[in-house]
Amino acid sequence: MKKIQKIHLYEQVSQELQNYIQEKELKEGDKLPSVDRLTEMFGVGRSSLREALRYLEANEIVKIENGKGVFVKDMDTFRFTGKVKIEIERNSLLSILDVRRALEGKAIELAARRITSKQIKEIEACLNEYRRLKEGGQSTSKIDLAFHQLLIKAAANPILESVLNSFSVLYNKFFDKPLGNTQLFDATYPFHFTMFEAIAAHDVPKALSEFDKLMNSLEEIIKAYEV
Amino acid sequence: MKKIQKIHLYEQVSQELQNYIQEKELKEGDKLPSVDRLTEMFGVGRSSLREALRYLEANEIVKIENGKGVFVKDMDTFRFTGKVKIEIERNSLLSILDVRRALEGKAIELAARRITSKQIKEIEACLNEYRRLKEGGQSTSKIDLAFHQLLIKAAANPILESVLNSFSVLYNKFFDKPLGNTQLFDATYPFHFTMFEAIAAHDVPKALSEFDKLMNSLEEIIKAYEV
DNA sequence: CCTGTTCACCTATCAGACAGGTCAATCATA
DNA sequence: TATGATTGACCTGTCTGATAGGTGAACAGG
Repeated sequence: MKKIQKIHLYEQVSQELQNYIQEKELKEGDKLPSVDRLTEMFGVGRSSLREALRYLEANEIVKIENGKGVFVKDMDTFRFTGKVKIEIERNSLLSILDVRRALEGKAIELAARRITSKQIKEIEACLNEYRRLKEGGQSTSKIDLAFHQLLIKAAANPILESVLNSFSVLYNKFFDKPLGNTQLFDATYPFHFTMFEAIAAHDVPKALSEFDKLMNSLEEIIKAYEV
Repeated sequence: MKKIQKIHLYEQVSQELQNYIQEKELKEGDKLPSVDRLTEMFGVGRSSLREALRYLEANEIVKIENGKGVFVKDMDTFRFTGKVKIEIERNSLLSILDVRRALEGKAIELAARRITSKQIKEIEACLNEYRRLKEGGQSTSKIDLAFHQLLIKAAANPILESVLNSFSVLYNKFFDKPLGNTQLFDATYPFHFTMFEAIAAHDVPKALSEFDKLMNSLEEIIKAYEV
């Protein structure tokens, strides 16, 4: 039994449009024919065509600009996507943590190697602010995020940065809920400073071992967390 | 001067729809009101609404089924996306390689810890096939991919697997072109076996050091590659 | 040279109409 | 009674004509 599946018009059209772009070798910013012409070319109605365009726009293949036309988006920009089904439970959290270990660990290794004195000063300022907020009993979630982002920047690897940034959304989303922010930040607080010192001193092994301690303390929290 | 930007109707509608889903706490598979009702609810025309739906469908938030209605997709499935602008040049390749080091290195560490005897046999079979193809002078790109995927599976971390899989698309896309497949596979060939042996023996440090050698040889190739 | 008008060309959005998919209740028949 | 066809309510799919409004170039007047 073969599964017969209807192919929606808008889907065919979006396929054809992509072929069109490929065949004509259109590059970023090139203009596609107007909607009216495209409906003639493909022999479909305006609505189907517009749905196809909207679909492609959502997938960042084209950009529709009012009054101007439809334009090709940068094809050299590579988009990676992935989906992860997650229930909030110990194993998922531990799995996420492992990925963070891998990614951010590498970032810290690179940062310890490549950090500039200017970046060191920036992070120092950030940590001072961190301390100030902490001692004032205020929320440290934003400043914590800023700290880690500065570190990632210091790693000077744009691809790692991109992967890590998109991953951190996942990370924050699933760590905020079960484990309170306070708990998280309290446990990791001291390691921020020791780790930074090692990075500033370009001491790669020390930085990594401090990062490991930080992660270990998170792991402890998760393991102690009862579902 | 503030940049005034028009918010398209379809965009507002798609926002509202997402709010609607959140507020009503709709879960996977739940049905949304029909298009006609939604047009009434939001006071917009059919086409705007359909474009909004198509947009959400492209973003995997809803699924439109002909004759049935519009359904919510799994909201617990987290989608991470990122984009990377890349020119094919040494630095980009090295940056990509660093990310692979981080991600696949972690996978190998976990695999060496958790691999089962069944998985060991599978990978053994894979490597035998690898050797056969290699000696027969045939293309080893597919079998190489299969090998790495089996290793990743053995790491038993679904999130790492997902991130790594989406990343490997990027990886392959940008490594195939400048550096010939043959060159790539020749250099890394021997390490596949030594690394596997270490993993099968649950020898984590050895596995990692073999992986490091493999990555180093890739790095050499890239560095020797003249733009 | 600068400025405002006009016009051709586009996209944005709506409303109405018809085609066709889906499902369940209903009804006819063996 | 059981089975299978029919019908009708409820959807989405698609087309079309109309109107509104954004954009930029050409053009005319100061």
